[in-house]
Amino acid sequence: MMVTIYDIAKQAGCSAMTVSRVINNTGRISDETRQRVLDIMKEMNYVPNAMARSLVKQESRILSLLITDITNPFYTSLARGAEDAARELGYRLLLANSDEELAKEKEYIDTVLSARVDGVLFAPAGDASLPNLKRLRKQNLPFVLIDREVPGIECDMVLGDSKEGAKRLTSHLIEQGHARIALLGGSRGVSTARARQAGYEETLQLSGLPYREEYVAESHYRAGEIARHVKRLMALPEPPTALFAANNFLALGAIRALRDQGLRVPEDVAVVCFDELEAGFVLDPFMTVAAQPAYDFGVLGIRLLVDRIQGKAAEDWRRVVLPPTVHLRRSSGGT
Amino acid sequence: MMVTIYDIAKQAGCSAMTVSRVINNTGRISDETRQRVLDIMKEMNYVPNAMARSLVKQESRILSLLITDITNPFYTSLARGAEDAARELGYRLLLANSDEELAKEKEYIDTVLSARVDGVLFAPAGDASLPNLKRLRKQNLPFVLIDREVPGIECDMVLGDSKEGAKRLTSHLIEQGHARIALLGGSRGVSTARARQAGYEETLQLSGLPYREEYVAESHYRAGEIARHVKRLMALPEPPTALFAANNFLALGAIRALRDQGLRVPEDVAVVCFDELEAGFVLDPFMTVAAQPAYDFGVLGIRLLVDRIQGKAAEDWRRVVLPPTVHLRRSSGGT
DNA sequence: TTGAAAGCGTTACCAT
DNA sequence: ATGGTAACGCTTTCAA
Repeated sequence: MMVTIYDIAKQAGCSAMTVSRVINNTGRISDETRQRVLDIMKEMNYVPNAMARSLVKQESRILSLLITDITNPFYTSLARGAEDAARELGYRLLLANSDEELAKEKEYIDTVLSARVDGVLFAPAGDASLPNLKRLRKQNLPFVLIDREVPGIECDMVLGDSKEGAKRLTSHLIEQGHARIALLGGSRGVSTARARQAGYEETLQLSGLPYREEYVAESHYRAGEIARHVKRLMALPEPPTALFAANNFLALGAIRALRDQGLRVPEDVAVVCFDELEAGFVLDPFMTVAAQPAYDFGVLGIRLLVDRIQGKAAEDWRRVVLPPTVHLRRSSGGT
Repeated sequence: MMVTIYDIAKQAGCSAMTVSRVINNTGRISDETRQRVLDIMKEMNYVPNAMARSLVKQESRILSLLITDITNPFYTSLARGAEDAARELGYRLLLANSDEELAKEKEYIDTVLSARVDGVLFAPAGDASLPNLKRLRKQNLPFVLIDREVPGIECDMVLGDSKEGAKRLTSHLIEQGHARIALLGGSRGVSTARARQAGYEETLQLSGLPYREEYVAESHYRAGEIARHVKRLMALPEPPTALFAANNFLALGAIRALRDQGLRVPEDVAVVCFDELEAGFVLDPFMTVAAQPAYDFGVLGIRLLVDRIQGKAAEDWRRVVLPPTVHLRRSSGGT
């Protein structure tokens, strides 16, 4: 169907091997022959078959990036970083989206395994991703974890400093005079959610504030859940005066829920969150956040991965931690 | 290196062909043999090699989606639709991002061609994408255009109704009493930008309003450009009282620029735009927009593509047009 | 119900 | 400097 090196060889009056050598710039070839082959390749619109090549070379020069939410700006920035880094290193990037669903994640593992990609940059849905990662490990496919770690698996990873960020956001609220601070946390099955909660608790303790069970909510991203949590919190006898949302998605839901209840931010409730919000917030840079260097997550993740694939990595697993930057804005009364 | 059907065959005491038949559920095989093979496959952690299979079957069951901006919510929604539709139809989706750059687009063409994907869902950077599309056509690789059309190429496509949306937004501004309406348009090298400008002009004309050259700006997405355009517009002897931005990105830039000049929206200038803004705007559903059904763009695009690949499509090229929905909100004084 | 051989398009290896 | 042959892992075709 498509033009092959044999077709080229026939036209050029040489062997397929010679054509292959021209394509790969390998071995010695007379300038005359090279030019003739090149001309004919162009003329016949030759396109190399990457699958055939990968089959014999036992490498695809393709990396794969799995993210959990393609609509989250944190992950799209990360994807851009990964893309740029992969390109620079001579790899293609296959992008996929698990939607935080374990089933899709598993399906994806099958895909990359049978596609014989050279490595995977992996943002796990949560601790429950362990079997999926073990599958990669068993098949000897190099991978790097990004954003979240998974207990039970040792590997290279690029993480944010969730605990530190949470501490700083919580401290900030305390400095603003808040003593009743609620946590709208993510699932405890996700490492970042746990770390953010830990930072919150520790800061309360260090400041001599009580830890109140009823001020802590755990969200599993189900419909209407955030609104229910917020409603419960604000209906407490002593409702919180400030809210720490563990990520941008939760913050959005929380603010919407507060608004629906006629509460103003920050006048009635101060709100801070982890992760930057969408670019559109330039219209109204409103939220106090702990922003993470998402693009760099992608770049460094790919670099670790490629080092590992090419055997340039140290034997020990590497753990890169990128600190967040806190931006004080109106939502916390910070500006 | 990895387990092959020959390894399985040896263990199972049968031929590779038998293993192949078990994997593909093809031909007749005794239940006993089948079970034995299945057991051994599991035991040995067999993973089929998709490249080897594609090489002989001459199809990859992979489709490719090219978008021009992975950070734009229009395209990420579209990508989700495409992903879901592809999955449903038994295809994998390879996602790529051209960043509106022709060079990346060209590079991408090479990739999909040599990867031997079965088809491409293509959001072109603009009219200048023509040679890239011709390349696909020459290689007989099925493709479907989404969002933008490209003069000079006939193919299946899924488009929005840019002209109609522009008319309705412009009419709305006129109904609000505006007579001096500026257009912040996209590049004239992009079909949607032209159609939106046409809708704008036509509506002015039908309403008996003059078309003023100085009220029209064309943006090529260069740094600082939007701010300069807005500054020029607002410095005119008779500055516009309303602004129609041809897409969400331009609208964001425009509003920021207006704010920097101390102008309020909508009190000093009304603003409307094409495309919905980020989800984060739930915090402040502020902008009057012509929203497009982005997810459906993806779904329908993939369906057209697969029909074409599988030979189920009519001979004639199909052109699906999805109408926008106008949401009246505060930015235009609409609510 | 099962198997042997050929071939998909390429590169590695050994010749010449 | 160039070519022949085998191999990558699989499916198709034909035969038993």
